[in-house]
Amino acid sequence: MILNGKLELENKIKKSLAVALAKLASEKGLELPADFVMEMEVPKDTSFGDLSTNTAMKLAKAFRMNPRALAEELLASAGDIPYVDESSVAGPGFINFKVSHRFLEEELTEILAKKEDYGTLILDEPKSVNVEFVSANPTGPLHIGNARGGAIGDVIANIFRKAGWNVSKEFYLNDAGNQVVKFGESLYARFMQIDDPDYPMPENAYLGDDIVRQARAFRELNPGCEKWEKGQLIDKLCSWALQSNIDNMHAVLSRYGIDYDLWFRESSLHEQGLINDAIAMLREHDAVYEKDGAVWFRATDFDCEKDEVLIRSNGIPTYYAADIAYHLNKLVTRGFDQSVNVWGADHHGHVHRLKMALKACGLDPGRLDIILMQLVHLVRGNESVRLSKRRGDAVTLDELLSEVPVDAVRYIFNTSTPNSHMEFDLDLAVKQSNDNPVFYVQYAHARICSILRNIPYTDAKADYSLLTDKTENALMMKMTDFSQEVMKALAEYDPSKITKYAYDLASMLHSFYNVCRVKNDDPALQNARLDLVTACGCVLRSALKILGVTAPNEM
RNA sequence: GUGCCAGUAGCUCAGGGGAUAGAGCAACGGCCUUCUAAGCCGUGUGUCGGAGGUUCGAUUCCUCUCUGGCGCACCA
Repeated sequence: MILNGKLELENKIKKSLAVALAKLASEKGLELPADFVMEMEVPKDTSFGDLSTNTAMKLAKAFRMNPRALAEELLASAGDIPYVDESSVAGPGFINFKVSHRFLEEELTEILAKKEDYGTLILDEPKSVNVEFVSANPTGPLHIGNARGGAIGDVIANIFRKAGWNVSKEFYLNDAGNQVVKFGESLYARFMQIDDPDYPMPENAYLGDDIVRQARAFRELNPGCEKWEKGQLIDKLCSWALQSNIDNMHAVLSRYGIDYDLWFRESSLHEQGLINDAIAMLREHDAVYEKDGAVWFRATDFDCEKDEVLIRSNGIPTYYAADIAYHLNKLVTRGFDQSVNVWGADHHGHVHRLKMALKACGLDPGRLDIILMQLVHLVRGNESVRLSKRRGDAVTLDELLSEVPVDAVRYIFNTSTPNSHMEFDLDLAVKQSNDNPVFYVQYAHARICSILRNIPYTDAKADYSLLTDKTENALMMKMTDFSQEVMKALAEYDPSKITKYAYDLASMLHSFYNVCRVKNDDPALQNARLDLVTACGCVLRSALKILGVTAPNEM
């Protein structure tokens, strides 16, 4: 893997220390603890230095020394460390490093050369990932609850791409099964109610207005259809309404900045017999049995609480069976190295048993990762808003986007980790969309563009050694963090790392702007600062691109 | 009953064994004859839900407990 930025620097420093440590250990006839991993971090108070390690404190016991003394010996043994100007022992035994300005100068050159590709990781062996998200039932419009999953999933996919993976974004359409039957019955009832207002709704019907509208629209589009035979009418009505919902989901997601590589239909699994194939595969591994007329998966053999039905006694496969077939299709047939799904936390019970079904088929369950996202608690002022598609009282994504700018919505949903519960106040979102932090970040970018419009480069050679103000150093240092933040966001499946990074970088640009003027009597300094803001613009654009947020040239 | 997620400033949230616990919003005071003031600089705020334990050191890890959200169907 090709690293760049501070990640690489940290590895260099760690390497120097590791050599020194090994030397020290052998001199003393000691062995390092097997589980020891050297850590490098940025000190909370940067006046201590640019980087810091707790190595001496961690190893004090093994070396039977006090941490500070060990730290001193370690530094003495390490001698000169590349790109480190000063190293010192502080506090209880931290070793602090001051990074040389040359590192920042070289990185600045690197950013200008690579532009938006700076921070992109290149894997030794290219790997592919399938990121599946939203995957809402096509029985109605997308609502705000789906918006969080959309924002998270899209950004996770972009993070994978930045981290060097081949990425495919996918939407799984549940266009089969019980809820589609209910959907059809609800449509039929609404259709019948056009002539007979007393026609009863089925149990657990979909009660949204959209169903009423669709029934009426279908009748207008198909003159004479009220005379069709009931089964045929429900079929046509249902598939027409499903397709219209799917088209609408396409449209609103596209408006939301999400374009999928594939919309995968659950019905295709049934049509192509893939569910039977999946069950056959489980059967080959002796993980299936029959009881009470149903086909069961021996889930209890795989650390699950109970066995699971794959095919009901009425012959219809369960959602679970279809999901197993779907994931075998991703990992075996299509051969993705990794499958990552964003699910609402209400599905968490399904995670383990799906992984175990894959394990039962002989696959490594680690190839499937599920990001569980806590559900959005939607409020309007003090009032709780329900998100039930069945009840039809959800606020749609379309409505949300007509009130709050796309950039603001995507940013908001990526400011906290998927794991945290989130309260989304509609009134507040509309009212506060003006002081949404996204504008702060975008403003930094617009500001850079404005500077570059107004101040021309001169012929003088830029002299980066003149970029010595602490705001300049902080800005450069932050830019070198980019690839590391991408890796952290990936490792933790946490897009909020990227929003926070973009915000911090913007903040440093603003601070720099207020302290240092780009326009300067010294042309070597002016050109250096032009390069600095150009580079910052590149990194900001890359970060915003990952977030799927626009980087405006002016505001 | 049992499993998962969370509880940090007035509000929304970061941090996740280490050096004085951080941002934004809200409040107050400064900074535009000079590259965008949607900005910058400064001021205040905390029983890190509670109780034990492990450790040189716990807001962070472990156990218990309280509160809130969500699961535990031949629904999806």
